[in-house]
Amino acid sequence: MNPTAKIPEGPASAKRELLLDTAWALFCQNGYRAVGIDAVLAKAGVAKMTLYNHFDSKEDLIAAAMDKKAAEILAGIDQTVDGAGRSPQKRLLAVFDWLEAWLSSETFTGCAFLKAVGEYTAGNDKPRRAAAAYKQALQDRLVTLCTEADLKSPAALARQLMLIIDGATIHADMHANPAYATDARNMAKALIEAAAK
Amino acid sequence: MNPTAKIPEGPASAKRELLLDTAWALFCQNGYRAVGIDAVLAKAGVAKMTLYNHFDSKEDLIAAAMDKKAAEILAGIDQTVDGAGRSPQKRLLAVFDWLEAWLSSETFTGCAFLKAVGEYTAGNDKPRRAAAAYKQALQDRLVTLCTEADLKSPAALARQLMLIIDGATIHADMHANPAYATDARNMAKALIEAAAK
DNA sequence: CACAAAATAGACAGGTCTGTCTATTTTATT
DNA sequence: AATAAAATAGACAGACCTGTCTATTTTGTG
Repeated sequence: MNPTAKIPEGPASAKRELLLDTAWALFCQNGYRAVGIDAVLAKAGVAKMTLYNHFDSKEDLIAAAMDKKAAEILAGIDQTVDGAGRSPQKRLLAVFDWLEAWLSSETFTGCAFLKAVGEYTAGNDKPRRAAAAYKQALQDRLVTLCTEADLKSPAALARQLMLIIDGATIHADMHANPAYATDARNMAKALIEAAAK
Repeated sequence: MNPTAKIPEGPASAKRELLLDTAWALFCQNGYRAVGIDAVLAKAGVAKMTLYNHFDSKEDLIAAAMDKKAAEILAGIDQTVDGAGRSPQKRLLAVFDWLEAWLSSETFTGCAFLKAVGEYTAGNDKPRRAAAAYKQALQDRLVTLCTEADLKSPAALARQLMLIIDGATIHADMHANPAYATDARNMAKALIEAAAK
């Protein structure tokens, strides 16, 4: 009845969220094509028609799960940054604290966004676009942090930091070794120092 | 009859090589699980039993194709490095010439080794191990080049350069933009200068 | 309670996948 | 030309996949 909430609970029903979270967990562990719809449904304890009432297709489910997690992850990064105080440089480096914590976590299985880029290659597929959007959003935050830290060429520096972050992420996964986060942080520090005005 | 060649042409038959090259091309374009054996056979014009006489399974074919391409790619890198003259720093930076040429090539579709890491996650699968072996071989070359250039902490620097290379590779693929090679080279230059004794 | 929306189980179609088998033909070597 | 090895076409099994359909039950709300 409330005109400001035409969609009472909208697309955010409990089952829908459960499917999104369950699917994400399985996709992270095993990849997208390797995980069938039935595996998601079995783990979530949800009927198939419920899934197809909420999503048009598997690719839609994948993209929706990516979008949801992207928002959550970005919120977590923002929180880490905000918890790092007011020093702009510390705030920027806090992103690498977040990275280290992630790569070191027991449940780390690589970056599902990067995996989506590898599995969906046609160029226009939804999962690929969702991945690019998330990475771009993170890069935008880095640009802001670099600007606030009064560093030279904030846009170029942010791009470089992204390369470092994703390089470390993929190597930590490939070699099952979280220590790459340290390399990433050291490189970031060096680049930031070199970019100080 | 020649006792030095017990296996006349050994595992390297023409059909086998054709399958390896055809499979690699398709896997690069579309990913591993997305490409069926039948697609490889159709494109190669080879019968299914020929494939299964040469390889135990699809995963075996994948790993063999990766190993073959790894050797070819590493040979190409070595050649680029050798063509860069005698200056140790130039030889090291030649790796980034190779990277730029690759990311800029028309046929670039990302790194199939990194994609294998994303698609085969159990930890002990052959494709994943083949990918790690290739990346390690490249890293070993970087260690040698860093050492020859008399740089500080050659092992750590080589790891960092690997992060940059793979980060740039994945971003060039994700955003369909080869310009990330320039970022990679700039970072490498800065790191190398900072590591000069 | 009554009614509408959401979710359920389970069968089903149509397609794809890997890997095997057989009977035949091509290729290469002696 | 004879013989052995390699490759062929094509059917086949058995499994898995996405997505649809139906009839029933649960859930939530006025």
